[in-house]
Amino acid sequence: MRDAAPQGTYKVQALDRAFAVLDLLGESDTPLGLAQVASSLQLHKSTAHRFLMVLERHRMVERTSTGKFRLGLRLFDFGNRAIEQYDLRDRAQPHLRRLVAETEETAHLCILEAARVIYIDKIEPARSVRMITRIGASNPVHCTSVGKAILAFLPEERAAEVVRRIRFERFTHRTIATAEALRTEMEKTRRRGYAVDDEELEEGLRCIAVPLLDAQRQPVAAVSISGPSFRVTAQKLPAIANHLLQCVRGISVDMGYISTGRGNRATWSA
Amino acid sequence: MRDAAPQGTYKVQALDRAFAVLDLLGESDTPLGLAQVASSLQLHKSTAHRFLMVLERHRMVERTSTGKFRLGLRLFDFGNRAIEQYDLRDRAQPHLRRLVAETEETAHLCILEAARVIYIDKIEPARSVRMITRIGASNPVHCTSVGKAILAFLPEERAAEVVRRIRFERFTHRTIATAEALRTEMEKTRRRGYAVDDEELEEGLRCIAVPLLDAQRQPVAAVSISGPSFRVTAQKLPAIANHLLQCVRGISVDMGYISTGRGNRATWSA
DNA sequence: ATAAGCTTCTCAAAATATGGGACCAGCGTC
DNA sequence: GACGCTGGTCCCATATTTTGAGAAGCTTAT
Repeated sequence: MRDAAPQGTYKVQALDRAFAVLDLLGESDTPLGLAQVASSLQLHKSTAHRFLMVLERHRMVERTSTGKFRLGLRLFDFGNRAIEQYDLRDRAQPHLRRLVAETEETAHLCILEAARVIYIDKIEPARSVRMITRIGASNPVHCTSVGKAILAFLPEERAAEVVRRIRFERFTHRTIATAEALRTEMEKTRRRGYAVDDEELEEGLRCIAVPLLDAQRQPVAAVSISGPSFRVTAQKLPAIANHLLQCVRGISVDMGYISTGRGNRATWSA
Repeated sequence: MRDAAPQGTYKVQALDRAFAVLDLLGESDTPLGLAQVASSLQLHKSTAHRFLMVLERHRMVERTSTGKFRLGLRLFDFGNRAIEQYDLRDRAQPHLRRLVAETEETAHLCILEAARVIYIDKIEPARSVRMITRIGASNPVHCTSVGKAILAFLPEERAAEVVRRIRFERFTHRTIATAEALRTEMEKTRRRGYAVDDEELEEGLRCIAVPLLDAQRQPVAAVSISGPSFRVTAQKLPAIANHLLQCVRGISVDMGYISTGRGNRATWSA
C-alpha cells in the first residue's frame, strides 16, 4: 500500500495493513492521531482504530498522553532479539571503539541484505557533529563504501545477483549510475583492498570501508570510517585503511573466523 | 493463543497469529522450520507458510541458508525507530560510559512501562563476565532497583496504579512479596535517595539505582549499577550512589531537564 | 454555547483468510 | 538404489473473519 505494491503471490491483507501502520508511525517523527493514520493509509476510521487497538495490545504501538500513537517498545525488544543472533555487533563493538579513537571519525558496522546495506552499529568520536545515519536504517549498495566493500569480495555469482537488484538511483553527481561503472569500481576496490565512497551518497561526505570475511572468506559485513571530505582527505585514505584492516582482523579473531595461533581446528563448512 | 488469551475486545486474528510467530522465533535461539512453527502454534502448515512468506516479504523474518526462519532485520529497524523518539538513550550513553568507567560495574538505563521496567541500554565494564540482561528485555518493577527507583518517585496515584498491576512473583527468598513490604521499601528509598535490589531478582546480584527526573520532576527513567554481591558490597553503596547521582544530573542537563545556568525558558507542560 | 473534529462502538454484509489435501523434493534407511 | 519419511509449496471451495457505514461520545476551539 505504502511503499510499492504488496506484490508476491502470498497475501494477508491484515498484515500488510498493520505494517503499513507501523511504517507510517515509524516514518513520522511526531505521534499521529487515529484520523491521520486512517487518512494517510486510506483506511476507514473504524478499521484503523481496530488495528491500532490490537497493535497497542501487543505493545507494537503506544499512546502518548494526548492519545496519539507512536511505535511501541515491543518493537525495540524484537529488534534486539533480531540482531542478537548476529552477535557480530556485540563482539565488534570494542574494536570499533578503538578504531574511532584512532581515527577520530565515525565508524559504521554494516551487513548486506538484498541490494542494500544495513547499519548494524555506529560509533561516533567524542566530539563531532552528529551524523545523520540511524542504526537499523539502510542504504543502497552502489553508493556506499560498505556496500562496495562487501560487493567487491562476494563470489562472482552472488555479486551479480546483487547488482541485478540494484536500482541505480542517483544521489549526487558522483553517484555510480551504471552496472558497468560499478564493475570497474569493484576491480579497483579489490586491487587496493578497500572501498571508497567519494561523495557518492552525499555531498561533502567521504567514506572508506573494508569487508569482514568469515571463516570461509565470505564477506559477512563491512566496517567503515566516514567523515567530512575536508577531514577525510585522499592522502589519509591509506592510513585509515590500515586502521580499518587491523580493526576487522581483531573482529575476525574475536568471532573465531581466524585463529590467532597456528594449530587450529579445521575450517567449518556451513 | 500463545501467552494468555488474546483478551481485549478488539481482535484481528491475523495479527495475533503473526505476532505469535515472531514471538516464537524471537524466543527460540535457533532458527525454526515451517513445520516446527506450525506445530508449536497449532497452525496448519499451509497457514503458517503463508504467514511466513508474508512476513518474509516485509523482512520481519528471514530465511537461513537451510530454509529455516528467524527474525528479520526490519524489526531491528523498527526497534531503533521506536526508541529514537525517546532520544534519551543517545544522550545518556556518554554519561553511562563515564559511570561505568568510575565504578567498573555494569550500568543499565531503564524506563517504566506498565508494571515492568524495560532495559533501554546497557554498558559493561571493559572486562567483566557478561551479564545476562538483553537490551529491550524487561523485568517486573518490584524486584529491580530501577523499578523501585522510578516507583518511589512517582506521584502517589501513578505509583498506586503501577503497584496495583504488579503480580508479586518471587525470584529469590529476598524478593519483595507484598504491596505492603514494597510500600515501606519505597519510603526507605525516598529517604536515602537511591534504590537497592539486594539479591531480590537473582541470587548473588546486587543493584543500585537512582531515578532520572524530567523537567516536571517526574521520573522518566532510572540508571543502575549492577554487580556480584561480593564486589558491590553494602559499604560501597553510598559511594556508588554518588556516582549515579552525578550521572543522572549530567543526563538531565543534556536532555534540557535542568538548565545549567539560570535565565532559562519556562518549563513546558506535556 | 455551539460546533467542529476526533475517537469509540455496533452490526450486517462480503471479502478475506482458512486449511484440507495434493504434489514435490530431499534425506536417511534398508 | 529404491523406498518411505518428514518437511515444504501450492491450489481452491468454504465459512470465518474482517470490513466499513454510520451513530454515538468526547474534547477542544470558537
